[in-house]
Amino acid sequence: MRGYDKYAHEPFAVTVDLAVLTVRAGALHVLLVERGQEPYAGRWALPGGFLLPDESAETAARRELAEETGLDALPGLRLEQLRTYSEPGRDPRMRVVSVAFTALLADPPEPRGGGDAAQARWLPCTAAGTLAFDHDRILADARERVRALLENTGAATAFCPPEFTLGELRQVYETVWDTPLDAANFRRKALAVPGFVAPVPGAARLTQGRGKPAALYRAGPATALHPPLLRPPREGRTP
Amino acid sequence: MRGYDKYAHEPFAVTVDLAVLTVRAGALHVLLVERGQEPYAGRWALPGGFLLPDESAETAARRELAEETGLDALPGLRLEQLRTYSEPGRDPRMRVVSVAFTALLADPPEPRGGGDAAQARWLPCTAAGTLAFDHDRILADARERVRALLENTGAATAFCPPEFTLGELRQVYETVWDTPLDAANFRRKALAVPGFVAPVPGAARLTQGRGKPAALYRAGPATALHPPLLRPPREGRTP
DNA sequence: CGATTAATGGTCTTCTTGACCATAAAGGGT
DNA sequence: ACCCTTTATGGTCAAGAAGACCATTAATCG
Repeated sequence: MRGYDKYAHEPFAVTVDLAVLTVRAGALHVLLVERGQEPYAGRWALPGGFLLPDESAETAARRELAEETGLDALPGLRLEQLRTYSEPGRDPRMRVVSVAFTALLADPPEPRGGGDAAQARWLPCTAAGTLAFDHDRILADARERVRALLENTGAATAFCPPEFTLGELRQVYETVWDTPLDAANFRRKALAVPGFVAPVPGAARLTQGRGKPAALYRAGPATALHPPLLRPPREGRTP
Repeated sequence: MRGYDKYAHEPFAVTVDLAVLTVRAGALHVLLVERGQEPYAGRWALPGGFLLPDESAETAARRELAEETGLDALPGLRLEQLRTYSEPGRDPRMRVVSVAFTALLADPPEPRGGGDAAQARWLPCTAAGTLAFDHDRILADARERVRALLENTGAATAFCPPEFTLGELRQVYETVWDTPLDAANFRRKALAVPGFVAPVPGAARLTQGRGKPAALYRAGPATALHPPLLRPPREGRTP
C-alpha cells in the first residue's frame, strides 16, 4: 500500500534491547539483567526498555545503557544498530517491536543492581544459557555482527583502553573470533591498514605482566578497514 | 530500565519501507510511488505501509512488495532488513517507527499503478531526486548496503535471471559499484569462490547480442563469499 | 567478407598471507 | 645472580591472489 492513511494503523509498543559486550579475562562477556517480574521472572535477559515519546531508538539505547552501567555518555561510544525483531508473540503480554543495538565497552564498571531487575551482571557469553524472550537469538546475532565488525571496521579498539598494545588488540580478535592468531603476522597486517591504529609518539611503553614491554597505540581515524582483516577460514573446503 | 512494566509505554505506529532495487539498462533502478495524499502529495517515495496486527516486519514487507509489483512470493527472494528509522518528526503527522528493507529483483514487471499512490514506477537511483520523508536517507543507506552485499554475499545473482552469463553478472557488479571491472579477472575470481556460481551442465549457451556466446551459470548455494569479492579501492592512498 | 564485440584462457609481475625463525627485553624461580 | 619462560618485534621464504595485458574464438553488424 502506498499511503499511510488508507488502513487503520494498529499501535505497537516499541522497545530497545541492548547487547552490551566487553572482553574480560579472555572471554566475551555480555551485560545481563535478572528479571524481577513475570514473564520470565528470575531469568536472565538483555537490558532494554521502552522508547519515550520524544526519543529515537538510538537515544533510548544510550539512555538505557547509561542507566544500566552507571556510565554517562562515553565519548566515541560505538553503538551499532543490530536488527529489529518484530515477530508476533515474542513478548507474551502484548505486541512489542524491539530495535536491538550492540555496544562495545572496554573495562566497564560492575553494573549497579536494583531497579526493576533483581540484579545486573557481566556474564560470559558461553555461560549465558537460556535467556528470556528471544534474547538468545539477539545475542547470537550480536556476536556474529561483532565478528564481522572486527573484520571490516576498527571496532576492536572499542574493546581496548584509550592506549593499548598490539598484543591487547590481538587478544580482542582472538577472543571474539575464538581463533589463535600469529602475533607477528597480526602486527604486520594491523599496521598496514591506514588509519587503524596510530603509535603514541612519546616512545611510551607499558608492561602488562611478563615479557618485553610493548609500544602503545591509539585508535586511528579509520572507520572502515582497507584492506579488511579477514578471519582465517574455518575448516571444510569444497575440494 | 530492566522491566517492561515500570513505565507506561507509549504506542507507536510501525511501518515498513522498501528499497526495491533492480539493474536495468546498465543503471540501478529503484521502485518508487508518487504520493497521492498529504503530506508530500505529488512527491516520490519508497513503497511501504503499516504492519498488520499479526504480521512480522518481514511478512509485511513481502506483502507490500507483492502488492506493489504484482508479484507473489518469489522463490528465494532476497529480502534484507536494512535498518530501523525512528527519529521523532520523520513523519509530520504522528510518531512512526519504520523498519526498512532492501529487495533485489531481476527483470521485474512494471508496477501496477493505482491504490493510494498516483502512480508507481521504476526510476534510476540517480534520477530519484528528493523523496518524501527521510526516504533519501533510506535509499542512500540501501545503496551502500547493496554495494557491501555484492562484496560479501552472493546477492548479485538476485539481480540476474535464473540462468545468466558471467558477463551479465559482471555488469551487475559494475553497475552497483559504478566501476569498470576486467572481464577476465572477474571471471577468475568469481569462479574461484566455492559455491558462488555453478555452471549449467548441458553445455548450454546463450547469445545476448554480439560477441562469442557465453556459458550459462546458476546461483550457487553459498550465502557468504569466501574469499569476498572486494571492490577496487578508490583513489587516495596514504603514501 | 572484414570489422567489431564479447567470452575465455593464459602469462607475468607484484602484493599479500601464512608459517616460521631469531632476537630483544622483561619477570619468576631457584 | 642465572636460567627459563613469556611477549614483542623484525625478518625470511614460499605459496597464493590480484591487477594488467595479450591472444584466440565465435558470434553479429555493415
